[in-house]
Amino acid sequence: MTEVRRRRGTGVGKAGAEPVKLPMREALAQAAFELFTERGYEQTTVDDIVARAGVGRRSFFRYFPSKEDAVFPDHDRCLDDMTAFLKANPGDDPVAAVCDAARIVLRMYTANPDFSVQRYRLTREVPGLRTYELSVVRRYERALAGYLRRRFADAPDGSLRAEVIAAAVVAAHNNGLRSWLRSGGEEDPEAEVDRALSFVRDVWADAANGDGVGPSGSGTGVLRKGVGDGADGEVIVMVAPRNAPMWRVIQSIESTLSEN
Amino acid sequence: MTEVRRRRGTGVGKAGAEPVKLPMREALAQAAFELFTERGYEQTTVDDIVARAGVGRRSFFRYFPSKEDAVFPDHDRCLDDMTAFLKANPGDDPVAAVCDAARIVLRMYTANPDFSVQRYRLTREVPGLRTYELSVVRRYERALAGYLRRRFADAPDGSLRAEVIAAAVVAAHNNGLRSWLRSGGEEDPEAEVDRALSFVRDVWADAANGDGVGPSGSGTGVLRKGVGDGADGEVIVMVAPRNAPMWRVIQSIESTLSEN
DNA sequence: CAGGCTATGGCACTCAGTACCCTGTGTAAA
DNA sequence: TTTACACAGGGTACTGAGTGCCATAGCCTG
Repeated sequence: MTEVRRRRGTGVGKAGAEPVKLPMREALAQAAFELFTERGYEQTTVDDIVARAGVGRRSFFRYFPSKEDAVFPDHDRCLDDMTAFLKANPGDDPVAAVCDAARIVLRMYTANPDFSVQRYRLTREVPGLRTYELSVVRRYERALAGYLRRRFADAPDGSLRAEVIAAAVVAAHNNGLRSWLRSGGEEDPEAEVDRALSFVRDVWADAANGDGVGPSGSGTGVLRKGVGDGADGEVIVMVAPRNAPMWRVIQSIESTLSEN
Repeated sequence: MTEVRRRRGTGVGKAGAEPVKLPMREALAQAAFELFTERGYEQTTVDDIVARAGVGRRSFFRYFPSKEDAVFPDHDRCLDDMTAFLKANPGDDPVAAVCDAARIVLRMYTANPDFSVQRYRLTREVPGLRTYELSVVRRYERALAGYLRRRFADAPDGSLRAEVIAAAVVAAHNNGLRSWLRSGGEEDPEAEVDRALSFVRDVWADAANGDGVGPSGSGTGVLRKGVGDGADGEVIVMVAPRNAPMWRVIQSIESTLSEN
């Protein structure tokens, strides 16, 4: 039981030992999550949740527009963080910026590993939650795409590039994130996601600085020869095995170019 | 009371005199769509739909698992088409294959321009439908990613590549599609989507044949020099302006490599 | 103390979705 | 022809999410 009995002073005053009186929203989210993991999402009614939280049913829908929202209580805040980050970003390297923005989401997950892992399992087996999660992810993608669209406003196909890159970044992020979630919170999620994101970045980074990715794979090599003032032409001599995977070639070039 | 007859000449039915008796599923979808466009999605109840279709309420849920499904009655079939296409595809150029698969969806939309455009407007202004559409799109993306994952099974980071490319293809497709839908069904959707997809393909195509995209951009050039038996090493000399956009460089290389 | 503001509880209602059971019809076996 | 059975559809009642409306309790201000 979480018992949110409201005595006086709904203020944030924390005394310590006493059963901590959470703000209503937290209490509801916690009660909901407990019940969802105990007996399953669809087996838990909103009445069950408010009963455990010890509050009125109507209050639930004041804090969560729907039952699904109680499963993802932290994404609203996180989206705000991301948009704030993007707004404050200078934007000399837009692709790097959206990659960093994606890492904000990752950090939100890793801040509560147990919660994230259990929620992941829950989400995987409840179709309704999977669908809802899509709309959550979509909001992030829209934020990223919006940012990129503004950056690419004058470029040809700016909107197309923005949307494709945003989708790729989200997909890469989710790939790394899911791998970590599946592992049950072991592994290093940052490294996983960095690798995934650098994959996208190597493909699309315009010409900006890249914080070095690993060494180029065996079999390809790029020899860089600066020519002239460094502001115009440059000759690159590359040796690659025939039929080398394109991404290897790209990675080779990119990692060489980004050594400033 | 089986009254599934519709007023004459509505929709696909030819100008035949007798009121065409549609199969139940079509009748329901049509009645639903009429009501949705007349008074709005949320203002229409399932009872309204079955009343207009002249069938029992229970029958609605036999043919559509949810109310939202009645808005997208053709996607199930389309997904089947796509998976069948992918299964039958040899796979010597996986990226091209998923691009072609995406075009199947486009064709489904363009087969009924008026319906698609109206549905697009409906979907844009009803949040619940937007969310549902995400789950529909996601199914396509999963099909594409699954295909690519199988193709890239032995490649390093095969799963990551598969998911990122699938996401990019879907994003590109949707960009072109939405542009057409926003135009109200004017413009040439095929051209629009082809352009968007070729953008993705130019970035990721492995080494396969590319059915000629436009010429490489000004300022970059690739000189290809075969060395030896053509099965192993090869030297590529590339000249590119410093800070040239990465995708231009890649496009240059790719278009050269793909001249077989 | 009056008035007003906010947060919450309680109640009633709509509507999507489901479980269960009924009926008519067509078809194949007896 | 009769019987058996499968199947498409109809009807009813129920659960549970989400909403609108109003009542109440605490608190702040004048």
